[in-house]
Amino acid sequence: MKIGEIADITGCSVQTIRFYERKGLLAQPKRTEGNYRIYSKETLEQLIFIKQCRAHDMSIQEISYLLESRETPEQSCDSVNAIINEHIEQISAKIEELNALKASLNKMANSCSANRKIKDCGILSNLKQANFPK
Amino acid sequence: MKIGEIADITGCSVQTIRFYERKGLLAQPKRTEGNYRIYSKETLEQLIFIKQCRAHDMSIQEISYLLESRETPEQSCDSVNAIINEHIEQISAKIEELNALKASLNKMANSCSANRKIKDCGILSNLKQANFPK
DNA sequence: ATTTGACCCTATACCAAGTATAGACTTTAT
DNA sequence: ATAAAGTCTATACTTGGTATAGGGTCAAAT
Repeated sequence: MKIGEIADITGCSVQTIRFYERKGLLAQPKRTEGNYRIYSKETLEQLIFIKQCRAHDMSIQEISYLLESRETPEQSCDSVNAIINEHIEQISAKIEELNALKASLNKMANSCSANRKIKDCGILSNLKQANFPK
Repeated sequence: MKIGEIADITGCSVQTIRFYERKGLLAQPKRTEGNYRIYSKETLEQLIFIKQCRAHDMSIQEISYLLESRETPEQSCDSVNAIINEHIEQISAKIEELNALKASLNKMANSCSANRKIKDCGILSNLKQANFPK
């Protein structure tokens, strides 16, 4: 398969696939005589794996580690579980952060009614206030 | 005030302040004879405003717009309200997305119990599955 | 008077995770 | 034979900064 084909199948762009190669997530593929990359079914499956990981917002480093661990199938998968759990923690923290942000923004939005002038805007006056922790 | 002072007061780094200047959020300040930036109380307040906006995850473009609108104090603040409401929408959407991600990751985590081998890992087997929309 | 240290200056490179472009080459279709 | 589509490499750009190199300035201590 050529790069455009696996791009179509996976929904990754051609550039993204070459980018993953540069980042070491995909091995250097064989080339045709005309220097075109040719991919095996295995590489396609690996790209699908990568896409799934990215869809779950894992970093390239995290994905690298997961791909690496697949090469030692007899070892314990505890470290895989650990990565996922840590990742869930990160996402939970981000959700908390965004909820707090949203609450603060909603409060601001409520502090300004329609038909006000810029100089009387409740939102802008809120944003002027320094609230440094300490 | 010199740049280090307003950095200390606001908690922005010196580089970040120069970065905001390059991006047009802060005007080019006066300089001393030795070419040091000197800031007024007004600029300090503007930097505090910017910091508040960034703390609410607004983009530099959004902040630019808010700063601009402050220059026409007699005009309606409808557009300011619109920016904030749109921003709240963006954050809400992100929260939704992360909640869905978290649910999917938790499901994966539950699919793998302790003491398994890599080749039997429930998480890795989940990640192999392509689920393309269409 | 000089030297040390803290601060400041510009310019440039780097980060993540791609995206976009230019300019050339290869393959496919007409 | 030629045009269109696909591919190649290399490079620049995105966001919101951070880090570094290599220099200049300023105040205090020696």
